Amino acid sequence: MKTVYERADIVPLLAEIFRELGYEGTSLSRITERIGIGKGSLYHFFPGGKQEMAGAVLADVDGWFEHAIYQPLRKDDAREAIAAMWTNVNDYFRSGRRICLVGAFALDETRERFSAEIGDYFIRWIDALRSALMRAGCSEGEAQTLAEEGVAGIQGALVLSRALDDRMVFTRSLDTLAKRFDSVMR
Amino acid sequence: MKTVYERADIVPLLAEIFRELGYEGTSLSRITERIGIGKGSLYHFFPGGKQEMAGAVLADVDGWFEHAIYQPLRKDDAREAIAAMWTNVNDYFRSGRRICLVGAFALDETRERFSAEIGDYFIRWIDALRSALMRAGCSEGEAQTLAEEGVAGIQGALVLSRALDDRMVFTRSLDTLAKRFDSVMR
DNA sequence: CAATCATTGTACCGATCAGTACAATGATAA
DNA sequence: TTATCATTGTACTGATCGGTACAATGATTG
Repeated sequence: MKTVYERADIVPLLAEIFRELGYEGTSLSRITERIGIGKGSLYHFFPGGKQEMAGAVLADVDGWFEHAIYQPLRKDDAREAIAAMWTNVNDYFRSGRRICLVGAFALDETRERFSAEIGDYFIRWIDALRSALMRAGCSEGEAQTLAEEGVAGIQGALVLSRALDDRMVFTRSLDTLAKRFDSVMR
Repeated sequence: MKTVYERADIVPLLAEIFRELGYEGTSLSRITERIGIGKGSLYHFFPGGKQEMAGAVLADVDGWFEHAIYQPLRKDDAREAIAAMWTNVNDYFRSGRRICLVGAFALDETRERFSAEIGDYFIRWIDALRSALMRAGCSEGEAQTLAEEGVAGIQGALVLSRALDDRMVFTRSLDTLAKRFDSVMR
């Protein structure tokens, strides 16, 4: 019996494991056990080992945000794109039950391995959000401050809702942030 | 030659290591190497091993916040205590170069080991902040929302400033939060 | 069919993991 | 002094770490 995987099938499964266990906490044995895949397959798709696996996951996450969040913020109707951001972010992070892998990597020494990818992810998020806010009528300084506040607020809401084990905290925080944005944009 | 340590001397050193490396990333060999202490001493003070070390660090952190942040928020002049919170938090987290150990533990499976301590730390922070906000004139609902926003904002600012490797982001975020609090409290 | 090649499971490697055992050291006090 | 006891460094344990080697399998192509 031989189940054939593709690299693209494995990346989302890896993402969930890295999310739950962190980079250091994710061991190859836990990967093989949870995915049901052997080391042979794993190193066939990711010759660079654990580092390449985490890198592929980061690239996948980045790609999702670029397509679903950043591009609409840069190109689409500003108010609609911002409104869509709140709902898409709430869905993506499963109302706070899922964490942000990039944010988690930023907190410990894993940051050193992926500092470029981590920095890029947040820079582009803030820039795209600032672009939308300016098109919605904010001044550049106001937009920059609000964009940082929004992205940081989302990250903090993830920490808080997990710490309190209460998904309502996340949804409520997003709602509060959305109201703040609305009040500034009018 | 024999350098005599006390448990109380070691805890802050352990805290810095757990902060940088995370729970899983902190190995006993890195502890002994960085502190310059042998395993004998380590297990003499912490017979419960790594778990007890991290627990002692969490208790130490919690004690500092209780004394320096929570109690003033509950007892002292509300506006002064909130103002002091921003400056003390900025100092404690070294303008974002230091992370919040409790927040970091909340993000990965380490949460399962210390869920009670982690939840307690944030619950008490939010409660103390809400108490101060209500004494400063906020309604209960307004105070609860703002307290959650403040604590989450601090955690998010830590993630963001580390991700961007820019300490100005942290100081600026605290400043923005402080201004928001001021505008609501008037 | 034969040949090729991607994919797989498993056995194995040296290094490091958390934790234990214990004798040596040094301070304290009778 | 001697006895006691906290503190220490070091050697060791079995388990697990990330990574490699490689033969077996199955699909594809000639």
